[in-house]
Amino acid sequence: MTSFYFEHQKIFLSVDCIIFGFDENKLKVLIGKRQMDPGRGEWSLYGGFVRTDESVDDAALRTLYELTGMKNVYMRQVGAFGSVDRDPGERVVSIAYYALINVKDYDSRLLEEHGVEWVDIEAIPPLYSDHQEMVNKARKMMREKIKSNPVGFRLLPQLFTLTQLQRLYEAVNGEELDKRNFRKRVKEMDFIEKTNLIDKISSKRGAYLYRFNNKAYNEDSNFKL
Amino acid sequence: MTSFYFEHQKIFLSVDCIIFGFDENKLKVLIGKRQMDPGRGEWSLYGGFVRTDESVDDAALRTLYELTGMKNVYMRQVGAFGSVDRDPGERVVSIAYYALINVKDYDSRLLEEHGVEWVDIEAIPPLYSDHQEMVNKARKMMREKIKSNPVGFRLLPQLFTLTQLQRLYEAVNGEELDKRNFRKRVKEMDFIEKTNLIDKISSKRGAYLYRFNNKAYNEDSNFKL
DNA sequence: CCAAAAGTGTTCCGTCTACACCCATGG
DNA sequence: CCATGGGTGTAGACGGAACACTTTTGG
Repeated sequence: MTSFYFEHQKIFLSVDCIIFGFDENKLKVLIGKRQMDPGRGEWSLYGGFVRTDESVDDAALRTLYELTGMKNVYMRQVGAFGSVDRDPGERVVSIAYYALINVKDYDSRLLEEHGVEWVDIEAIPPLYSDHQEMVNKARKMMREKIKSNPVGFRLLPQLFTLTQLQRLYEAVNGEELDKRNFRKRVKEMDFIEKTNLIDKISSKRGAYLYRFNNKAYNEDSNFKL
Repeated sequence: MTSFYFEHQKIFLSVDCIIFGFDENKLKVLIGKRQMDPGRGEWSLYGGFVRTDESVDDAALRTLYELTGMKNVYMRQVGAFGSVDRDPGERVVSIAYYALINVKDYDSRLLEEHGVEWVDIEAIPPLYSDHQEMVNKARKMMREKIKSNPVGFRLLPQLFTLTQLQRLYEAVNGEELDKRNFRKRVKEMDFIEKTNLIDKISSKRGAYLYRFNNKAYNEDSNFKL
């Protein structure tokens, strides 16, 4: 009965992670130089192979965990990349995922340990195989997502200023936004809460810190930025 | 050097097709009863396995061709479905694709031959494995796509009436649209061309037939419906 | 003659956009 | 005292939504 399958061929399946971060008012991606053949020394996304005893989603989470030590990270599938020759060594089909993390939560010692670094998404060096395509598609999906879902907060610290939030949206959209219009929109979303705390790092006058209240969001999920 | 790969496991990779059609003012999907184990007799999407010598996209096109005899069909990837137990027989990861075809172009003898039929998307019977999930995601993606890309015409004959076009959008969106507003929008798109021909089948008075002019669209790609 | 589908404009309302000045403070 | 970033409101433009009646003709 299961002989049905054995007319067919098995294929290596991998996952590749587009890990987005936000730092110095720039959208960044975590990439490293490949430490294995084929493609040794080329800039590349971080990836791994899918095991037979885990789902593809789990493989992506595990791979991210290996690299960052983080769990409960926002990850979404970008899609399958399946050209015959995309991997020069073997036939490997890869499922790309993007992840959103707060750069400050990521122990920077792990960066060196894994030989990866944050690179401005506008200045990515040539990447291995089809990884640039993956990044492009991931960015496009993320840009759409962030408009109507409060996922951008995952790229920021728990407490953030409105200017930080605006800079994030500017980096993602690749264009400047009007400060007053932006703040007007924020003000209409009650789940973006003003705290009494003031950030004095980035300005002399100081700026109020805000917080995303997830519980309040679940009650009134009207998000639009 | 390539020994790097052989620590890892290969997996069966398949493609599944969500084939959309439009008929009797309803959005339909092509499904059939599985003729093989596991899941024999259950309603299912049409699919096939990915070969090592073809890209995943090509596998989807080939599978669609096997079923319909059609080439140059609009197909887009929906995503990878990779739960461990999604296939009861073996570990199989499947990449779903949706396709848009004009029902009238499809030789209905082939329907019987392959044991598939058009089913109203609002009345799909329980489907094998995770196929309903695939349909849901495909429909969502298609609904977004059709708003800003002129792909809906692939579900219609070359010549169509504005009412047909409107019914298509109503079926996809699942809600009725205002006739005057709809026509106003159509009128602003010069690449939706009025012909001199009149359709007398669907009304006594007769309705002008329209045509999508792809060349004109390429010069002014402002589509919004 | 009537049922059934085709065709046609205007008004209103809400949303988005553009835009400029004062404030607080550290150095 | 001044450079730097923080913070605030309004008016006009634009786009989307609501809405009803006349036309044609096959049966």
